[in-house]
Amino acid sequence: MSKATLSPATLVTQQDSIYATLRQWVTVGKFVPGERLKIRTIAQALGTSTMPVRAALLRLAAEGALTHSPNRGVAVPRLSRAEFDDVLQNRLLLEGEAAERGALRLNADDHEALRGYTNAMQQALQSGDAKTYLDVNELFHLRLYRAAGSPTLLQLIETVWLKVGPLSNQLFDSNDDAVVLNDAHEDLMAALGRKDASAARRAIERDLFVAGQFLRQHCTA
Amino acid sequence: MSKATLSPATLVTQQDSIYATLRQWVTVGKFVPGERLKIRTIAQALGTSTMPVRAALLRLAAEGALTHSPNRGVAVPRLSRAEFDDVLQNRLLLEGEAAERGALRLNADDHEALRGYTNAMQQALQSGDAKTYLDVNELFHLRLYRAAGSPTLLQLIETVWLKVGPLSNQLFDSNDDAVVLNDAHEDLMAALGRKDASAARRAIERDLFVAGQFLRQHCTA
DNA sequence: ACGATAATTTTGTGATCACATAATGAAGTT
DNA sequence: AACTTCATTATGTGATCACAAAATTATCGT
Repeated sequence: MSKATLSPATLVTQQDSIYATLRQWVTVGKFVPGERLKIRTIAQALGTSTMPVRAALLRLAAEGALTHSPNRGVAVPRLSRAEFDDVLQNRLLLEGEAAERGALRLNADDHEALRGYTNAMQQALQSGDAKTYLDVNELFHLRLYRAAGSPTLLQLIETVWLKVGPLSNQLFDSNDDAVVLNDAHEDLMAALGRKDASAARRAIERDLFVAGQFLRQHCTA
Repeated sequence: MSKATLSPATLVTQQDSIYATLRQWVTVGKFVPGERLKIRTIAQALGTSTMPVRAALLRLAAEGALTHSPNRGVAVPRLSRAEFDDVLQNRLLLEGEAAERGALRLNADDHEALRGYTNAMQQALQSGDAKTYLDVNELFHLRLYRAAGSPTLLQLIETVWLKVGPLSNQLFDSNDDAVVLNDAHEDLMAALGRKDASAARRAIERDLFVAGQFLRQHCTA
């Protein structure tokens, strides 16, 4: 879980760098739900052998980002509305907890970084730059949750993130009703400023919930 | 995550059955913490090629049951006391939630099964059969948590279980102070009987906490 | 005799091939 | 024309080999 997201350094082994690439491709929505990822095709596209691609795909599947069927390879899972609600419910549980713990442990550097992220998100929203908004949004949440000081909790959150990753990046494809999203962030920043842990939890829960209402429409089944 | 624990049916592909075997070996404590699992050795022990063993090991590592270092293979992680406490804290969060949700959704069959499990555990404790006690204990918790009706939550719980699996099976190695463990189960059964969700949560939390005090001693670092 | 350094062995990783199974398309029947 | 059946292709899986890096052992110098 850690290697790809943490280290910007050179990934020594091929299967690691391919894993990072594929993970990016999956979360960014390069593949449509239901599409199966063929080993030879990807290997050819990356100019490598099939071996490291096999390892990377198996790893993604083991982490829950892809589904693996015997003798049928791996594919991008298509979330039903029920499955999405289930994931969302657990995101509320995990990320709410992380926000509550993180609110109490934020230091000055963290506050500064979070403030910078919110400004960048505001700016990205006004210029309609969806991709950077989503990227910075992820950085924002990651910074807050990391401050909670629980590596296990962080791993669990990343696990559920992978499940809704492909959907999240469809948020800005259709319409631009995303301006309301940032309201919860303002509340959250205010709560963090006065170290109000339970208010931070509620703000995160509201943020995830309202964003979920938009994402929910994009579920396939 | 699901395949190995759910289907007792024949595992079609070799890497799946080898995965199931290795997972069993790891959780049962066949390997000591820090020991590295060599591909060729395991392949020879199982009478197969290295290929499916590689896949199985990578999967275990991706799920967090083993640690993977580039060019150094996979090894059984050695939990420090701080890491163990972190995992335990998140087990309290996840399993407490699962118990609370499960308490409200248990049907008659579930109640009967849980009662049967508790009897089997009592019996196993008196006869000093540690292995069956642990096995039935896992079945008990699994049945309760599955009743919560959240596949995602169940997957997250199994993720954290894998981290403490090797330790749990050392519980009965040293001393026989394990008789106290079943007290919380009695409270839990009573709470489930009257559909008291919050009491069920507290009982589970107490169960995990007291068991954690014993497990904690076996941490390496 | 101890520590650093170099040679050797071990082991993970990547590449290629062979095979089994599933997906695809064609042909034949009702 | 729609459905079944069969042949063909495509694709995942398992096996083997070649290479690179690490762990281990041996050797040398002090």
